[in-house]
Amino acid sequence: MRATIKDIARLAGVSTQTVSNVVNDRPVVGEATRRKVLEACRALSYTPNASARGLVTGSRKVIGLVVPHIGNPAYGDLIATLARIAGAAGYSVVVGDTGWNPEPERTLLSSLIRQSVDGVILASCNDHGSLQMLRDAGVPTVLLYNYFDGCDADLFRIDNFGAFRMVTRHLIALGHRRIGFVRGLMSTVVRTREDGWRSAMTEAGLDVGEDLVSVSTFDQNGGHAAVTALLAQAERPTAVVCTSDIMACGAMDAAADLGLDVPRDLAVTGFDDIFVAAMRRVRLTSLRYDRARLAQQAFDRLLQIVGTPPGHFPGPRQSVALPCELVVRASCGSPAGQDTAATRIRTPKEVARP
Amino acid sequence: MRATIKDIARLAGVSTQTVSNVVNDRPVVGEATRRKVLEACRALSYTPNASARGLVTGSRKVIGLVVPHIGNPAYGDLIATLARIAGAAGYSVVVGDTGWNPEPERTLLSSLIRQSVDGVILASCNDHGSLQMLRDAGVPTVLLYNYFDGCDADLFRIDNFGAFRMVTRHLIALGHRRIGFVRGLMSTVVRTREDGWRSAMTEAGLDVGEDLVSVSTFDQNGGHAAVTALLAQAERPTAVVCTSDIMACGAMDAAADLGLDVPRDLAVTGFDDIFVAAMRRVRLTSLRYDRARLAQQAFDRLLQIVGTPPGHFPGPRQSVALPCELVVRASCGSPAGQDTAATRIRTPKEVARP
DNA sequence: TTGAAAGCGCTAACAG
DNA sequence: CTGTTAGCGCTTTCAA
Repeated sequence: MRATIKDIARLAGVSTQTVSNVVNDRPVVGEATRRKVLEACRALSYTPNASARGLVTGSRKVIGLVVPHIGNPAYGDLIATLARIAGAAGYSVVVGDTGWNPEPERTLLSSLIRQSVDGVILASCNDHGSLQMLRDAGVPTVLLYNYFDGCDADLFRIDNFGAFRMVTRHLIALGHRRIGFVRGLMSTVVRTREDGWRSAMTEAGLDVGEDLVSVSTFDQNGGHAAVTALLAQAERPTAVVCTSDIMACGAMDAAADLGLDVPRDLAVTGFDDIFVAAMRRVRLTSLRYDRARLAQQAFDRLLQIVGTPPGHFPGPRQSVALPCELVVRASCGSPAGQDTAATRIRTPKEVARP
Repeated sequence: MRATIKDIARLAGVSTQTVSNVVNDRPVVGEATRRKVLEACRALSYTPNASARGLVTGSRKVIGLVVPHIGNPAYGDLIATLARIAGAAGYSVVVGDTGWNPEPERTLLSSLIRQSVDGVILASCNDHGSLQMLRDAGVPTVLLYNYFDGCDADLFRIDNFGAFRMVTRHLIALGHRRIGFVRGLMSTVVRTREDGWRSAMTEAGLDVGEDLVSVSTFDQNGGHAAVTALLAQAERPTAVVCTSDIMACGAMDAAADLGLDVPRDLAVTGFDDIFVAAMRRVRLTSLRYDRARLAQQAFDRLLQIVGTPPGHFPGPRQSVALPCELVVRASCGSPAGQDTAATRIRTPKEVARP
């Protein structure tokens, strides 16, 4: 059996309280006693029981992080960053992968609630139900990336509209007239991105018919399927804007499978700027944002809420939309993208409404 | 404040024990009582306190998973799979990213120990110290992928030697004579892979001088740097075997930056068969294995140990080496890799010594 | 500066 | 089938 605080107290000849004080680095213990206790801890290889501590303090020092697809390096990087940040603050991170589906999300959340996590960073939330579950359970929550219409939670996201308007405008400036929009299943984020695409298209007087929008799953296979469908039309688009880099990877493959050259026959753009996009063989034009910063902001805010006693005011609700940078590479056919070095184009600076 | 079992008991007019029985689905409660209790739970949106339960039962229903690099899709997929498997068994997964460094690993492990996780799956262990920490703390542990010489823990790994001998043999059969080996920092796994490469080379009477081995970090940048160094030699290798796909991605970039064509001027192979390898633009020859299976086996064994009362025998130590499949694509210059469909070559079947 | 006592919310063992 | 009692290991009063 594992040693308890009592065992240490007995061995060191002090009370359990003193042991607790030493273990928690409370500066109220004499140096000699302190040394004795530490010695006893080492001898019995004592580890405090997290459940017992959590029971008293009311905090488990664990947060949940729910993402749609861990295998996507964009989310992988996010998890790594968040785990590091949280770790530095003494928190562990429990992860869950929803695969973009609502049912696994509910299952995951109820599991996190059952685990009594201190808070949740929800990066895969597309409807009210999930958020409501957390609220009912009284679990502090912040939303990351994904959200839904009329959601009134703290939110840390990308400027989706601006980003997709920017990339679409760029393609239009390059002379494209039929520009497809490739997206995953509908959500507020996806719709906002589509709005950005549509905004750029209509301001240029271009067609935004439904035949230019292709829907599929949010991974390579989805991108492949969506673009294959798009290219099966009589009047093919000459460019496609994809809602993620991994969809764009599938899109490039789809073009290749049809014997089309990217960018000559089809310009392709992505989103997230994962490492694959920068590969010389790929050279995918993408949209970049500061993932680490977004993660940091979301975590800071979560901690702020977690640290607020119930009934008190945890400060004003935060809603941040981080700007994107257009990283122009060869896949969009821009002259600027032909060099080895990518060209960057920035959006207006960060939008934060308190 | 959150409702407790007592609140429910009072509201439902039963004892706390009955509430506990209902909440834990113990089939010893009358239907009427059961219904009343459930009703009260809903009314007060009751969630059991995991710390309190954990304190009594001695289990937090959490396992730790420590990997070297979450941003690598190979590990991302692993995490997703493991999170799903563990979730189905009622366990949450706390993740940590070591970045291949020993110090973060120690920090992470001590954090997991402090959190009193039920067990740890350690996929980034390269020395005895880390394992010893967990042992001292009495935390059940299984090793995944990475291990060290003379390690006596349960181990679920790849047949590294066979895999790298196989891919090297393949390159030799294609006529290559100078074949470089690109690896991350030294570890037992890396050394075993190098042994596989060396075995194939020496059996063919080929040079295995140190100038053919290039060392760097385990990511794209590392692959780029290592291959750039390799290609700076007077007598350039005509092929490089990389120890991961993301290193191989960097390797391909390095070749491109030097104006070399892959595979004409340099054949490149990777390991893990991540989605990038299959991209038409990339077509990276790689080594594939059943990640999901490895994850399942590791988790099953961990659960077996966790479920064994202290002092009892948790069954024989397991040591599994899963075989790899060579996935031949264009990057190695094999005629078989020129089609769109990849060719697969298998290694001898699974090696398991109990 | 240290010790004693109470109790966090729950489950296990028993008694009814 | 249900209620009572005890106690998990720790922190938090409060006294000494």
